[in-house]
Amino acid sequence: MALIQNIKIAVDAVVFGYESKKSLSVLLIKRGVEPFKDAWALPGGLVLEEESLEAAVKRELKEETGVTIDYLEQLYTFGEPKRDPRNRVVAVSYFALVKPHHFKIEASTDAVEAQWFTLDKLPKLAFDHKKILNMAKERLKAKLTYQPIGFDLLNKEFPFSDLEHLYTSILEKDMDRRNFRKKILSFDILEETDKISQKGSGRPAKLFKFNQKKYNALLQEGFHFEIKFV
Amino acid sequence: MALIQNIKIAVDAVVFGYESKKSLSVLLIKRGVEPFKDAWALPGGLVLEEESLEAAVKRELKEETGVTIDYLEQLYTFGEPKRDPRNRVVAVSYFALVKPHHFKIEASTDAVEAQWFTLDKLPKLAFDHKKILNMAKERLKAKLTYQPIGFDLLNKEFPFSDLEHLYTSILEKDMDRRNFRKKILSFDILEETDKISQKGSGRPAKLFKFNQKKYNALLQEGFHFEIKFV
DNA sequence: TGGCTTTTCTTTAAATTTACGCTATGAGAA
DNA sequence: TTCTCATAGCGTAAATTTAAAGAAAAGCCA
Repeated sequence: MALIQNIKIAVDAVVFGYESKKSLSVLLIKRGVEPFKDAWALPGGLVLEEESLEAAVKRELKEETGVTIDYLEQLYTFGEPKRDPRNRVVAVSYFALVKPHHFKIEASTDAVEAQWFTLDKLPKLAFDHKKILNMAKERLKAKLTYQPIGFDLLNKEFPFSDLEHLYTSILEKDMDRRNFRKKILSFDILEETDKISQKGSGRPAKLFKFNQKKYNALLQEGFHFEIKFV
Repeated sequence: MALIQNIKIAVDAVVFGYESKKSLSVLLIKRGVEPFKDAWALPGGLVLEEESLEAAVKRELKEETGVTIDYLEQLYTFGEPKRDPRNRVVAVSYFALVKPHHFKIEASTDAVEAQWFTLDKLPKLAFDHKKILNMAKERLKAKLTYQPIGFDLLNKEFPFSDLEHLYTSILEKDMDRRNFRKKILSFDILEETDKISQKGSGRPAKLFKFNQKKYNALLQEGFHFEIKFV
């Protein structure tokens, strides 16, 4: 089946960030070239000849936004012939999370404008990026319930209320705070620090941190992280 | 970032089939050309210029194996620079299931040899296809527990013991037969037919069928299919 | 000190899961 | 015919998990 194939391959990343007590945000860049010049789009670009897909995403993220990633996984590949109005481009999309202290956008080398948008105030997106973003959001929601992925959106040490707010705001459901706490603690994957949260009214909260090693060990024994939100 | 990109894009499919009381099988083809000439590989090939990725998989499956697919979803995209020893090829892999009555391999138009292999008697596979297959197997295992996907590996009407054997053999775990039945029936997504299984010794079994409409309706109401195998 | 807020520890009832005894049905053997 | 074997199918008690909520604890502030 010899044929001339002239399809380009690109990568795109949906990077989510979360700040304490705020809504979920996604990292976008303003396109400097046609098509969709000046429209907001997911960071990404064409894959280089000798570069793995994951390396390509990391490179593009660094070039375009300067943001450091805490979690990265492949999401889905979009390959409809007409998704790019010019050439045919197959886009391998990635799903990424950053912790709050990586939230800052550094000066990008390419002079591309990068910015965080909360999901409730999204601009129009270029190409089929809205679709990609929605898929990523679904992935995030699903993963929150069966993988301890929420910790990649929080600082190393966090009060329980942050974790709780993260879950309830992203899943748009709520659960009894006392039961949520009991459930998470029962997994025995959190470590209590001796630090105390400063801010806010009410009783100061202990800070916890996620114990990755313990989690890995438990996984070996067949442990299965799961939180049901009804 | 203008550059000359010369990466080809291909699709591959991991097609699983299951026959009553047997081990899980996967559909392979024998390669007729280099590289890996005469080695067994996943069916697939390069995507045509104007063709969607899914259309490409379907076309290749038809051309190479003649097998009719009952379930198809995207699996993962493999894009390491050296996965194909010649040119760089990014492969979008798909995960597919066929029901037993589609198990037959029809004469393929391309005169490619296609054959089913049970997973316990696999030949060496070309490229990184072993890795793809393993990922597909994990996907199948995972999906069995949270989506009613097993029915796509059974005939329209089946005895409960088939469903049970499907689960226990693929997940390599077992569950109390009576509780498994009770669990599945409690979902209320199966319909009892008035037919009776013929074969085998022991008490003849009622045949059931999966009610897709009912399942869809339940999904709307927030129902969540889940079977825990410990 | 008393009131306010949020954290943290407990208790209890309801629902679900797990373990397992026992009966039912048909085929073939005795 | 009656018995035995093999698998199908039903019911129930105990164990565990989940859901709901009472109440104490800790800091802040007036």
